[in-house]
Amino acid sequence: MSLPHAILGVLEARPMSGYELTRFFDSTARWVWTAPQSQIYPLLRKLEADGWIVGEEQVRGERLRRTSYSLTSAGLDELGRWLTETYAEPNVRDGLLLKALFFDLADAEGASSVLAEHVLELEERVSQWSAHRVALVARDTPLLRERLDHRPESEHERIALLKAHVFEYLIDQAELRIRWCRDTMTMLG
Amino acid sequence: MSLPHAILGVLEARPMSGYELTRFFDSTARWVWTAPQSQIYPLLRKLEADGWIVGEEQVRGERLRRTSYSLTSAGLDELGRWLTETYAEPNVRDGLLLKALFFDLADAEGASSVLAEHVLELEERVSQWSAHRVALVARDTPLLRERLDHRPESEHERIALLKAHVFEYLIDQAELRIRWCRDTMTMLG
DNA sequence: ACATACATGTAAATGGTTACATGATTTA
DNA sequence: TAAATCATGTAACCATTTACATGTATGT
Repeated sequence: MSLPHAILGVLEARPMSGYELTRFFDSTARWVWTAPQSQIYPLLRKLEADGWIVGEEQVRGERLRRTSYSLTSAGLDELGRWLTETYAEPNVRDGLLLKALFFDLADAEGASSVLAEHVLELEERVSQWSAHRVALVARDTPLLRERLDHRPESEHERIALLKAHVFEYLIDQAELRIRWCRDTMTMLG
Repeated sequence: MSLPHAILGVLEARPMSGYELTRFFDSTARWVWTAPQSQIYPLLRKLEADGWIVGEEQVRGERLRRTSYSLTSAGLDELGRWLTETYAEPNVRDGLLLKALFFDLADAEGASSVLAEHVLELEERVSQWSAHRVALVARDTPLLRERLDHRPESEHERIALLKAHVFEYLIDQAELRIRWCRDTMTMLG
């Protein structure tokens, strides 16, 4: 649903091939939006058909080609349109909360260890988000640098801080969840 | 993925027909997990085939039948197993954060109004969650009362508080998000 | 008599995940 | 020369959403 626009947003920084996008959505972008390769390649062809991106065939080596896609001005317009379009919050669908709702029917030990494992997973994420947030504030991520290269310097600080603020939310939200898990563990006794 | 177990958990309170479950997942349960009718009916037949629930045909009026499903002891076991099974946190996929990540490319007015509308939606949810939380603490929801009826009284308080605590999380998390939206609006200028 | 609620079903489409498949190029 | 990385593709499956379809019972 949002993947097409996620791709447009990434390509605004610089042109990329399907392979590069796949790696990006599996590494850095993974912390905000993920997509497997099988979703990316067909979508790139669709976005090109819509005129929002253009692919340029590049020759590497003897017979290895790769297609580098760049954002068109129609694509940038579409991105701007989508950004100000009303956001419809999806229905809540949180598997952990669903379990917690029935924890009184479970063995307390088992329920506690589900929460403990979850806390570890969240702490892992927090540390990666924190590192990325610091890098954004320092304007020290490869993609952000390429992005800022074609934007006026007067806007650089605002752009970096807006992006870093997104990661601040991810961190705060995970920390709230960690506290909640610990409280629940206490209640389970 | 979690819907089968959500249904088992609901049926632990009391037997219900597909129609009742549909209404429940569209009203009260909506605030934790939603499911449309088209998902529920086929799933009930599957859960019965698995032996986790049993349907009892009831005759209402002349030729109107309805099937009331109740949890079997195998179903209760399966619910217990699922509750203590490791929870795998799904990938982050938050459409609002994705927009926010690119808000520097959008008209500031438009971006702000997306956030303002979102705040209204969240406030709406908070008020419904709060009401439900209060009802749970007071042990004053129809389903909770039926649930407590077949549980020892010594456990009643713990059960009610555990459930209410889930709603506390939903509320706190939405309030954090509201604050973040407001901060972002300030940053947009 | 008409509208609303009760009751159950199917079909089509979308979005996402996992797995399979193929082959070239680079690096150890 | 073997393993890792580059590069692109398809197929099958699962969960979810939206829409269509049908008929009965009840309350106004």
